[in-house]
Amino acid sequence: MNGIRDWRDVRALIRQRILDREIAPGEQFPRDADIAAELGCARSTVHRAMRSLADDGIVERRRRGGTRLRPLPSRNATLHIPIHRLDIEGRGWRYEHALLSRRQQRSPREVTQRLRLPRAEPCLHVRALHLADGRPWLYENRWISLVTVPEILDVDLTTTSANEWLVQHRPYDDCVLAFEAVNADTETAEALGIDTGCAVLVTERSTWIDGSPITSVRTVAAPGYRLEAEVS
Amino acid sequence: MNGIRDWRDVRALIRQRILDREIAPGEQFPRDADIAAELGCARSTVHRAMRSLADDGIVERRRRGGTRLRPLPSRNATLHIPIHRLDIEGRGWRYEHALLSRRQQRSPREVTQRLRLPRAEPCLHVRALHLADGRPWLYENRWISLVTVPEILDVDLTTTSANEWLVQHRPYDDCVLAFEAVNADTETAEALGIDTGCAVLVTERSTWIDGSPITSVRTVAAPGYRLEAEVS
DNA sequence: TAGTGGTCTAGACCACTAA
DNA sequence: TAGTGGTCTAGACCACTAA
Repeated sequence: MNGIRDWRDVRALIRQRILDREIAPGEQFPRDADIAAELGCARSTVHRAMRSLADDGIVERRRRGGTRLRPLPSRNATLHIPIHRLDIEGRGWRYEHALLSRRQQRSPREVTQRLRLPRAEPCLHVRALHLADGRPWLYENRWISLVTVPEILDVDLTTTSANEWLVQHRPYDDCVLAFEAVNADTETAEALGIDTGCAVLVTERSTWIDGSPITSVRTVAAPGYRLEAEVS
Repeated sequence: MNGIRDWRDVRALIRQRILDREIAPGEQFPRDADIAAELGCARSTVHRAMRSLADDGIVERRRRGGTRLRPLPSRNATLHIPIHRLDIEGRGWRYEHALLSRRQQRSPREVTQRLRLPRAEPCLHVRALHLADGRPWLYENRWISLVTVPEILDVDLTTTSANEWLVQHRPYDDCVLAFEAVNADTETAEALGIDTGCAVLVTERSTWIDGSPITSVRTVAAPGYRLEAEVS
C-alpha cells in the first residue's frame, strides 16, 4: 500500500515531490490520469489535489497544456475580514461604538470616483469610532448611497454601527478592498487620540450590489494594528 | 429547464437566493440532496457549489448539522503575493536591485523570536533595495538562517536578489505574513530617499521548512504603495 | 444513534488550447 | 485536431456530530 486515503494525502505527496525537487520550477507533471494510475486512485482524486495546489498558486493547469510547477511561485494568502465588534470581543476586550457625526451630503469627488459613479450622488456621511476597552481602536469615515440604501435614514446609528446594519441588511456582490500606510491628519489624530503625523493603517472598502453602490468606507486603525494573513 | 449547466450556475443561484433574502442570516439551507433533487442535478454538483461558498466564508457547513448562512458574514479576501521584480515589470517599469550590505551575524533577539528559535542562530544579514525605473520601491531587511541555508554564502547577491534565489532554491512549507503602518526611521528614510517619519507600509514574512527557519524578512514599501485584495 | 456533509470511484462527455 | 484538464452522474461508504 502507498497509504493514500484521501485527496489530502495525494496533495501532501505531490507537495513532498516538489519540496524534494523531483519537479523543477516550470517543469511539467505527468497527466492526472497517469498519477492516478501510479497511486492507484481515481483521476478525480488527483484532480481534487491538483486543483487545491492551483488555488494556492503553486501549480498552473491548462487544458491540453497539462500541469506545471509555477516557475516563480506567486503564492496566494487569505485575509479573514472581521466584523470589528467580533474582532475586538474575540481579543477579550469590551466593545463600544460611538457615532461622531451623521449628515446628508452629496458625495465629494473622491467618493464619487471610489464608487465608480458618473456624477455625485446623495449620500449619508457617517463618522464613527470603534473602541476596545474604552480606547479608540478604529476610526471610520463612511459614505452610504441614499439612492441604493434610502432606509439607512431610519436606522438609529447611535445604537447600531452602520457596518453591522449594512452587513445584515445589505448583502453585496462586488467589493474592492485596499490597504495603505498614511500619516494621520489632524482630524484622524483627534478622533483616535494620537499625534498628528503618526503612521496609521488605512483600509478602503467599497461595495456594490447589481452594479449599484452601497457604501464606501475608509477606516483608520489605531497605531500598532497588525494585519495578519494566512498562507496556504 | 432551469438552465443549470454547471456548479457555477448552482452557486450563482444560491447566491441569488441569499441576496433575495430567501434565507435569513443564521438560517439553514435544505440538505444538499434536496437542493440537487429540486434542481435536477447530482448531489456532488451542489456540494461543489456549497464548498465554494464555504471557502469564501459565506456559509458554514457541518456534518449532520447541515449548511447555514453565516449570521455575521466574515468574508475572506485573497492577496496575491508577487515577486517584486515581476510586480514592477508588470507595471511597465524597469526593475533594478541593489545590495546595500551583506554580513554574517547572529540573529538579534527580535529575529530570533520571529523565527521561533530558542536561541540566537548564525545568519546572513542582507539589506537591499528594489527599484522601479530607478526610484526606490522597496527596502528589504533580511535574515537568512545559515544553519538551514548555508549555500546562501556562495550566492552572488549583487546580481541575484536573495528573494528570487530563495524562492527558486528553497521551497517552504510554513509562512507567517503580517502588515503594519510605521513611521520611517532614519535608516529606512535614507534608503528610500524619503523624509524620516513618513508613513510606510511594512511587510513581515518568515518562512520555514520542516520546522527549520529559512528566512525572516521585513520590507518597507515606498510611500503611496497600496496593497490590494480580491474579495470572492 | 441517526442524519448530515465529505470523499471516492468509474465512466462519460465536453471545453479548451498546444502543437 | 488531438490531447489535456473540467465537469457531471449515480452509487457507495464513511466521518463526524447534533440531538
